[in-house]
Parts: sequence; C-alpha cells; structure tokens
Amino acid sequence: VMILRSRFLDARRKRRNFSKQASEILNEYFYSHLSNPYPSEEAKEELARKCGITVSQVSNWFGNKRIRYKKNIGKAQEEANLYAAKKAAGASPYSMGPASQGTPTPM
Amino acid sequence: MCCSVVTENGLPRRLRTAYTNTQLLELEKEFHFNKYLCRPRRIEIAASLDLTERQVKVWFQNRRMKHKRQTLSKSGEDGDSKDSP
DNA sequence: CGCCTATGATTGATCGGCTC
DNA sequence: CGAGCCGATCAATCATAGGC
Repeated sequence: VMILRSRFLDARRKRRNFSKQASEILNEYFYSHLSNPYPSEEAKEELARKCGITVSQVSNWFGNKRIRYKKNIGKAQEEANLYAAKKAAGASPYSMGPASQGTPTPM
Repeated sequence: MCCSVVTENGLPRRLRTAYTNTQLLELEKEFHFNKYLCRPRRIEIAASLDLTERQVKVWFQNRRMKHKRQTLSKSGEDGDSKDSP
C-alpha cells in the first residue's frame, strides 16, 4: 500500500491554511448553527466571498468540521461553542438575512 | 452487501476500498471514451478490473461529479484578479 | 531539525429525491 | 415498481503546514 499511491504525482494538496479571519467567519457560522450546520448553496456562496475562498472549499471545511466536531463532543468543543456564542452576542455577525447580503463590513 | 459493514461490535464500519493504479488507469481511460456506460460495457469492465458492477457505476458517477466541478471552476471564474499559469 | 498534531483535499460509498 | 443519475454528505485517508 506504500508503493502504489503516488497517483501519477497528483498536483494535489498543495494546501495553504485559510486566513485567521476566514476561520473565524466559518467557525462563527458553524457554532451559531450547531443544530443544523448545513449552509445552503447561497449561504456557502456568501461565506466563500467573505472568506475569500471557493464554494468548494467552504463545503470541504463544513464537511471536515462536522465530522471532526462529532468525533469530539465533550472536549474543547464545548468551549468553542461558548466562544462562538459570545462572539455572536458581542458582535453582530449575521444570523439571518440569507438574501440580504449587504456586507458593508468586510472587517 | 458490497462493503462489509463490519458490525464488529454493533458499529457499522464501511471500508473505503483503495483502488489500484491499474484499476484507476483503466477507469480513467474508459471515462475519457464515454462519460456514461451502458450495461454490457459496465459488466465487461467490472469483470476485467475485478470490481463489482456497483463499484464501477459509483466510480463513474463520482467521476462525472468531479469532472463537472473542474469544468465549473475553470470557466466559472471571470476576470478574477489572480495568476494565470 | 525531526516529530506530532491540526487541517485542507480527495475519494469510495451511501442517502434522498427525481426522471424515465 | 425499479434502475440509474444527480447533488450532498459521510468517513477514512493522504499530504502538508505549523507548533514545539
């Protein structure tokens, strides 16, 4: 299994971590929608614009996040939840207006 | 049925079979020929690559999705402000 | 510097819904 | 009614980035 996995040198995964801001935006959305962390296509597009990444990357991020969050529960996830809830209360992220994307505050 | 949902202790465990380079190469070759397979052809390929018909069918479906996505990203981005190799 | 964990991407396989 | 397809998601894994 170690000899045959070069995949013809896939120009794959030359990844770069997302910016701290992008991660903040994604986490805020995720934790403020914990009961249903499944953004619509439109929401993904908006998140993608705000984060400066592609819709596919947003989908990947949520896919990974959901699974990895589930694999913990009871760990720092609780803390992350509080952290996100606090931010949602302190600042005024989104929490609605899927159609009203007027984002005059890119940060 | 296809992948042993190994219920070792009551926990379903799907295994993601790792296809060999040979299998992937043949599948890619066929995909380039047709994006869709007819039943006879599918049976033929499944047999020659030692995969189930279902696996071949699923592979083509996933491949089509991937192809669509790549096509979308290549033409979907207008005069963005980025590099161009 | 190497080692280990966090994280983004890839992909085999499943699920629900739709078409024919 | 059933088969195949699409779109989304899951889940395991690959490969690299980043911290120590």
